[in-house]
Amino acid sequence: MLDSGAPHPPVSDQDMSSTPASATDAAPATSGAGSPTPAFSPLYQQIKGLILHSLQHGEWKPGEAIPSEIELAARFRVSQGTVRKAIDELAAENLVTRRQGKGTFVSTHAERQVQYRFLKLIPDAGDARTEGPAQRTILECRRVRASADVARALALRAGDPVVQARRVLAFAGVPTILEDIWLPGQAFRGLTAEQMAGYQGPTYAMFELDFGVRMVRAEEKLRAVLPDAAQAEGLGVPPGTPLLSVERLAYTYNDVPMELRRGLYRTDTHHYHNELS
Amino acid sequence: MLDSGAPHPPVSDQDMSSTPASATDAAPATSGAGSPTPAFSPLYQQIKGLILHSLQHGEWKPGEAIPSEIELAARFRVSQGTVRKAIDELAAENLVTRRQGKGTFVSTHAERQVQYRFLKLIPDAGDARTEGPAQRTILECRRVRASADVARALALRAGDPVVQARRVLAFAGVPTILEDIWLPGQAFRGLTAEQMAGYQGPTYAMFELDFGVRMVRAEEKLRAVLPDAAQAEGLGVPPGTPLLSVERLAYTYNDVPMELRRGLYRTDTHHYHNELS
DNA sequence: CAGTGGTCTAGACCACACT
DNA sequence: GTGTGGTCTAGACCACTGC
Repeated sequence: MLDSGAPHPPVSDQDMSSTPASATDAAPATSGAGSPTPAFSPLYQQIKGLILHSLQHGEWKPGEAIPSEIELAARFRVSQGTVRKAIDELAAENLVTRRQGKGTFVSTHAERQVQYRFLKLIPDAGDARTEGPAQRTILECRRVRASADVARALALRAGDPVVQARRVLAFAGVPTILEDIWLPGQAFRGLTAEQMAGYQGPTYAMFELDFGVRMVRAEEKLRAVLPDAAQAEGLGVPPGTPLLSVERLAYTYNDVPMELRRGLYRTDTHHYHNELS
Repeated sequence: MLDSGAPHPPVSDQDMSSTPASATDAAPATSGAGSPTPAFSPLYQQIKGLILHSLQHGEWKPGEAIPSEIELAARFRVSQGTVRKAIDELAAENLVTRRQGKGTFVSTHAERQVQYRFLKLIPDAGDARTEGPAQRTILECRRVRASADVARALALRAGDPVVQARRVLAFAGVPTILEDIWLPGQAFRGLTAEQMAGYQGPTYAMFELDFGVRMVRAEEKLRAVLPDAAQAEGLGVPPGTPLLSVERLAYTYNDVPMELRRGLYRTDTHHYHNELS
């Protein structure tokens, strides 16, 4: 549907003024099935949508190169500049990574560079790299039925199967993060505690490899809280120690929520870092 | 210095290949005074630098329109496309705002739209707009000498004069934020408590108007803490209530730090919201 | 060396906002 | 209508990577 036969006219250049534009069918996707607003959509946005479609249908896997700009321009019958602008936006959204001289690559959480793309907790002294990777302890991993609030967050129905995991992350031997993770049971059928513990590298990279689920963006809600007795024990802190509560909703393509996390962060040795602009 | 006589050659188009490039003086700013790396700098980056220079020297004031792309292209002797790319980056950094059909405007904190650009605290229920603007209570505003840590943050020397203010922000009548603000005494000479209390709208807008200081970006460090007795009283919460500690360093152009804030946020009715990608 | 992304130009036309 | 930013094209050349 999206391949050879490009869904838009080859853009009869130059003399557009004389032809009354392609008011025929197969309009450039700008008509939203009789939507009230004409909703003008630039060509490069449509191209972006087509690339996105290929991305989410796995035409290219994480870490792989997508076709060159020239190839894509030929496939979609548009100029290289238009493809470039489409890819520019995808790159700005971190869906794709450009590397001069080499190509454009599907983003992945398995890259060396930034170990934990979504983790904003930084050690007060030193660097995230100096303290090395986190030590994971899986306390629990089982299939349960979604509670009302978990279901709402993940766009499921209460009672639907979900995978729930609880774990502790330690840095330099110090337990620092205690978190619960909920995943849709459908997409994560067969996830085991061993899998969560055994994989080297970011958990999100394991999700990509083993389940084909790519987390693309996330939203977090932060609060200061006091832990209950069990939580304090899990982190090895005295009860009464204030902790940073971080609720994260992570999304795949098309804003589909695929993971809910509720974490408690120690902030006596680390802090949550954020950039505003 | 930056005006009529553009500091780069008019780009002798097409036949660049024959001429061995302008190896003369007045090089296109790409030579960093004998830097080890040739450090190639694209033209649009240089244009961006020139526009930035005009911006920080007040050639155009916040809220005003900068010259049109065509005008700037003529001034700098480059194509409109090159100016466009320069402005694109400035817009991406929120230094400038594009409005189709109208022009490109210098960003300001005084705009209607987003009341508090840097404040990420959101009411749990409803919208930031539903609860209206914050009620400010200035507890203190005086000139003091910078302590060691304040001086380090603001790139001053310990003992240098700074303005220190303490205030409470209330939403819907409920005190929610207690914060201390430190500003370089130099740039904020004459700032009074009345001024901080009386101005309608964001404090950063007042900084622009009255002191010509434009905050362009900021970094925050978040922690969960317990307030001391005075702090708890200031917010009207029981002692032992965990609070979100937010330390913010705000910068003007060129990464010059101009404000340090240490805030305590109540997170029982609000939460700190963050987007990751 | 060829191939890739990155820069730059020049020109045409479109969508939007004023007047 | 005029002027602004926004889109699209076509072609040339540059910088980087790897064969």
